Amino acid sequence: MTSNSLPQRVARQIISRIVLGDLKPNQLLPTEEELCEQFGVSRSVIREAMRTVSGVGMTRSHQGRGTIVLDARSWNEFSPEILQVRVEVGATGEFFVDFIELRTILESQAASLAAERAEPSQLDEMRASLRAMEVALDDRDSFVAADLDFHNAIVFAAGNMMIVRLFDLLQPMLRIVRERGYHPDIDGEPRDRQVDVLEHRKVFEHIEEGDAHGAKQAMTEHLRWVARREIADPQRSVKPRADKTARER
Amino acid sequence: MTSNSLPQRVARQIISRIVLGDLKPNQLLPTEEELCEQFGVSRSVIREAMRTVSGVGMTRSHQGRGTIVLDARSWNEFSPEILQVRVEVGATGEFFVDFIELRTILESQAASLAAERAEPSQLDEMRASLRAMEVALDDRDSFVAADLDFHNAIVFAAGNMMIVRLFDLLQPMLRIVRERGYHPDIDGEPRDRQVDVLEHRKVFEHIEEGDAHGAKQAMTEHLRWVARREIADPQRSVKPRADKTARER
DNA sequence: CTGAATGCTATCATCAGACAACCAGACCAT
DNA sequence: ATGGTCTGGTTGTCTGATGATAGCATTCAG
Repeated sequence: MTSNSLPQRVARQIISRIVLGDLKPNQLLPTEEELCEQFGVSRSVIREAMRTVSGVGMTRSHQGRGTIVLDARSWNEFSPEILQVRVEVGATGEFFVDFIELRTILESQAASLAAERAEPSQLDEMRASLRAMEVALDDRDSFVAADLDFHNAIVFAAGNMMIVRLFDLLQPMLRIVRERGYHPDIDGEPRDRQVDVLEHRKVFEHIEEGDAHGAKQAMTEHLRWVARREIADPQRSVKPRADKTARER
Repeated sequence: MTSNSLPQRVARQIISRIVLGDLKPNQLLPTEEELCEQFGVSRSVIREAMRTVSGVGMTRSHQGRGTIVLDARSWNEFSPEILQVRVEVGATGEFFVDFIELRTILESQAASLAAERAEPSQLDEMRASLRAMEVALDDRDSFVAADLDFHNAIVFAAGNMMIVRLFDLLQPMLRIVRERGYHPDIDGEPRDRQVDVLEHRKVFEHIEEGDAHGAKQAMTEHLRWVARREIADPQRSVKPRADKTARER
């Protein structure tokens, strides 16, 4: 888990530097040769690492000129490489708020679609996950796993592979948020788990009845509660007007 | 456009082979040396290419054993590398249907949020794009560009950077679908563009008035129309029940 | 004959060095 | 001044070699 291949580790370090702003957009990276010295590896390793870094859209190399850091807009923020670094070192509160908002959009709609499209076997899966949650009320890890399974089953039952793929992409983030939360000290009470199960059950019942609107509503409610629990900063969870400079493109 | 770096091109070819099922999951790739011969390049090029391929989750290499193709579930379908190949060679009808469904979910919700959060300057951007569309009724390329700008402005005004990022990821697909469509012979009539502008204007007016629900509704309507136009296969645009084997994980 | 230790071979991982292609800026000739 | 040329630096690609590891065949003690 900790030790991937050498180029992989080097790539992570370089990505970290860029994410942390140690290397800023439009700035030239050190020469490949310099990087070799800095990391104590050969040039092939540096080149493979850079292939990863440029693969997530963070840099572009030009023969004869060097390698520059690209603008953050062109980074692929959903690549596991960047995600991992962000979660480890650079995740701000806004990151989590945005994340849960996106989740709500996707999952509430997925619940709605699932109500319309779910196959019996998929309903069975949801039932099984629910039961697993109830059984695991005292076992945090199993509970979280069953929880994730339930959400996954819903998304899958929505019958849109692209959404499933997208949700898979968010999975690492999901896991981290679920495990640590933004304020890790808050969650984890068995009493919360009771509520959790109840809310899941409500979502499931709507899906089972084919009540699209109700399912969507219930999922939205549930995630609102999740947001309160995981973020635990009421002022932030109601998102204020964005205060950003106009978008140029 | 056609000529990226050598490893990049090799990577695309290998990815194509995998996407097309020429190389199946759990199957061993040819040796690095064999790949060298096949593509007529040196081993460093192959290795850098493979770094890209494994970077999108399609393969995993094991020292002493070889490199195997991973199950499609672990591919990062939203990476530009795979997306490009898919759009070029492997895009099925279902792909487009799923795509437009995802778009509808994201954009209708984005329109709703934009109605609540859009800054005056962001409304100005939308206005500008609308005007640009009207001016470019006879210039297909400019029209499409302005169209995309409008949609981007809305997503941006929703004030959730993660959604913006996600939408950026979908951009290449958007462009391709817009340019070629699934049935490229259908769209492109200036009359259609008139309707297009009208629908965009309707969405905008709701956003301008801060009418979240209306904006969402209007965007959904608009995309329903887009779906009809681009996919042009009424039977498919109403998605039937999924007929897939249960999900194992 | 059985089974475990041993060595062999294929394969990826990494290193080291070289040359080619290309760019930017300095320099020079007209 | 303008344009061409040279030069040093950087990435792109090739080549050959060594290390590490897994799988398989061989060998040999019991």
